[in-house]
Amino acid sequence: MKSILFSGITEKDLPAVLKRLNAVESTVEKNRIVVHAGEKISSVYVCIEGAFVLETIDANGIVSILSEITEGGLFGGAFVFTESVAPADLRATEKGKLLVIPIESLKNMPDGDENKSIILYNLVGILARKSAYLTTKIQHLSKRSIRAKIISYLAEIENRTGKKEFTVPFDRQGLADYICVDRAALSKELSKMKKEGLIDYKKNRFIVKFSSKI
Amino acid sequence: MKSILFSGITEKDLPAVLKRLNAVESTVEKNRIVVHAGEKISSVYVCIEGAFVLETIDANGIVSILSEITEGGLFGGAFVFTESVAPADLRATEKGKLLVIPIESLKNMPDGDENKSIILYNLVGILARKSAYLTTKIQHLSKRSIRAKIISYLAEIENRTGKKEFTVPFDRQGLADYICVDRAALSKELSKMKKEGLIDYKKNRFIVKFSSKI
DNA sequence: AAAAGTCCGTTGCAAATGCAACGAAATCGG
DNA sequence: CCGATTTCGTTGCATTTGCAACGGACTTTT
Repeated sequence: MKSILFSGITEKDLPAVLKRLNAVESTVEKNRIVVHAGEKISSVYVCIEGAFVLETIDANGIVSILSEITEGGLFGGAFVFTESVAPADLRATEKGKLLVIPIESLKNMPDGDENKSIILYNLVGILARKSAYLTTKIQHLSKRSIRAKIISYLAEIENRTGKKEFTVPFDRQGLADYICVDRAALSKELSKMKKEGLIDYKKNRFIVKFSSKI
Repeated sequence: MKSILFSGITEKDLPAVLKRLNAVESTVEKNRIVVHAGEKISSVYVCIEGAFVLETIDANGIVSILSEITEGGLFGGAFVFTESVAPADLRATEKGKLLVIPIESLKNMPDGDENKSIILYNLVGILARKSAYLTTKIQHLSKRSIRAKIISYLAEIENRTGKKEFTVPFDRQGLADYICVDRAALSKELSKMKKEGLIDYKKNRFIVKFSSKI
């Protein structure tokens, strides 16, 4: 349990805090949809193990991935501060574990409790970074061609990690859903870019060869 | 000055608070770029009058509008909690006024000050709503065709306002930049949709005729 | 009122994209 | 180890989109 949500809380305190929060650990099978789009959110979900995506499926069956949530990540943070419904399904892409924390319990912690302040403070940081994350994603989607979307996506990873070789957290279909294009068209463009020497890849491991100062 | 950033602060206190924050009012001409993409953000900007957009311009001159900021809205809230650089230009789309608040001053308010708590609390709410706003925008951009993007955009406005007739805050080029498509293609699709009786419009005033429960 | 500038719809065309389908490769389950 | 399933690249084709250009309507300026 090293989610940034709890950073600053001592290891000694953590169990008691979790208990006070009525936090429940829950194991989820692959492809299980934990929260359905449109549902009212009454808990915060922290990913302890495995990987999740937030995704929508439209009337034609087109899937769009809003964001990935990996170990330590969480879903529902914004709903602590504004009531609303889930904008997308929360789905486990592999078997994993979630920590489920009722928002009410969070709010009901005594205001004097130092650990409440810590958690809320952490939550705000998470929100601010999420805002940056979404902004970045919009910049990928704003590109007019598949190639430009791919470059935007890969360049962002390179700039963030400082590495020209990395593994993306999606399989091909997932990547297509993430940058919101057709999988076949994505594959086509990727191999064209490989032929041109712009990138190299095998499965979900990529090597960026273009220059990509953002 | 009725920005939600200050909601909860009495009208009597406000001038003193603003002074303590070293807030400066600034008049900006149309098309003036207040903050350039890539700049380090050291202030929060509150729109007092006029209208602004956050937009990026890529190497090919393609403009993408990230979000609009109207009266009472603000830019830079996230940077109070995480250091970072501007993801886009902040440009005045018409003559307007901004309140510029140095982030340092905000942080330096004494922790005991009730008004500091109020402002930070408001800021968190703003962040949470911004996250929802960006999520909605991503859902528009995730659509694969121009028509689907248009419908997603108009339907969201209808659902939010509860009205089938409304004015959108963009001219045609602005709307195209907002949903990230070519202006000519947008015009083409809009008139096709008008012919089919799905929508009606004149300038930036639209009437939605399709059923649009989201 | 004329002139200059902006906004917007339309058109033709080349290029990009989505879609459906297929088969090879990789992975999984027993 | 083998069969079943999933993943992925490829292809052909219909459709959509972007792009460049033009002219009319409307606004603003002089």
